[in-house]
Amino acid sequence: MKLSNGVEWSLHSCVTLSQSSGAVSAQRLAELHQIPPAYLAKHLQALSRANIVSSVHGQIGGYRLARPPEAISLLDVVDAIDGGEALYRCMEIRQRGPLGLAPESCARPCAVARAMRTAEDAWRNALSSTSVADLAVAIDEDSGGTAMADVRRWLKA
Amino acid sequence: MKLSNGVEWSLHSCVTLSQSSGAVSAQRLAELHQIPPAYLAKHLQALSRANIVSSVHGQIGGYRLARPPEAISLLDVVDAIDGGEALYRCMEIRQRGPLGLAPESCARPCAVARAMRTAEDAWRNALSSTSVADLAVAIDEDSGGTAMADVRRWLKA
DNA sequence: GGGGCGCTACTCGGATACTGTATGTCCGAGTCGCAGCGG
DNA sequence: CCGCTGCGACTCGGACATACAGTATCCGAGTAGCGCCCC
Repeated sequence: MKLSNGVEWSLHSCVTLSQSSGAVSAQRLAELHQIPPAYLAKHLQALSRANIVSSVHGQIGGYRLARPPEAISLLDVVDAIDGGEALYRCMEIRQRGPLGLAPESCARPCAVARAMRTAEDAWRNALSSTSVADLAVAIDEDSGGTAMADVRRWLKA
Repeated sequence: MKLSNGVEWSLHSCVTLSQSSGAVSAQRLAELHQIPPAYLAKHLQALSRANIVSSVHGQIGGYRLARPPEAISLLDVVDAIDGGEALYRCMEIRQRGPLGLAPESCARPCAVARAMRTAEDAWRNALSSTSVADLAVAIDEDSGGTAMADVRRWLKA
């Protein structure tokens, strides 16, 4: 089981967008990260549908963040790209077979599903506690404080 | 992104095995849960390779837990079935493109990868805090204390 | 009658097809900027 | 000289192929029990 690469690209793209005042085209974002432009565009569409970025058509069009970067969590992006469905989906096999339970006695989720759900909630909770703004700060600090300035400069060029 | 069904089947199978003193064949486990026998067998092989269950050949052969059920966590099973690889794998796109960093300045993992790793650790930690024995108790309590006894009876028949 | 041997039936194990999701790409719909024209 | 209009170029958006991982299956390898034969 692997998370889509689109998650990584989307997160880096969001960080980049957080440094831009204007709209940035998918073409240009793809150029910055050296990734297939059309495929990145597909993922940006998903972000647009999830109201994480807003798109603007036309010659000077592109994408911009729909909200302040502090208000966009990693969970928002992961759910937008991945569909927001649970990693573990209970097939209710407890209702099948010779010892199968009757559906009316299955009001509560299966104990296995509950445990998996609890773990997944821990994951989602951790994801939602970090924002795109936090990422930008962390990346900038890793570079000694030059990375985000470089991005802003490159965006203007 | 979806976790393999094999995880669900394996967990339920482990709970069943925890109620048996002898070995149980894949055929019989599949019958209990009404799932494809050959496919379940494939997953049981994975559990065997991970030393979660031990297999015994021969006419009265089958599988049994290799350790006490208290010593088998959900994480062990998930890793065995799924391969134990990280959900999020950093492609190091920070090293690419016009603003790409030099490899020597990438000793630490990317900030995005760190955040994703932290969340994943929370997930794995939650998974490792629940054991197969815990599951058996929870399932039994959900049924009012009859489920595990029914399983033991069915296994002997 | 007792012990050893061979057969059979049942098990696991890995190699082999098939299906669905993720990956990657393309062309059409829409919109804004700019140039040209008329007033 | 200023405003309007038409064109062009660039953008996003969804529909279309391809590659890989998950799903499902089968047949071969191995072992334990049982019956048979020999002593």
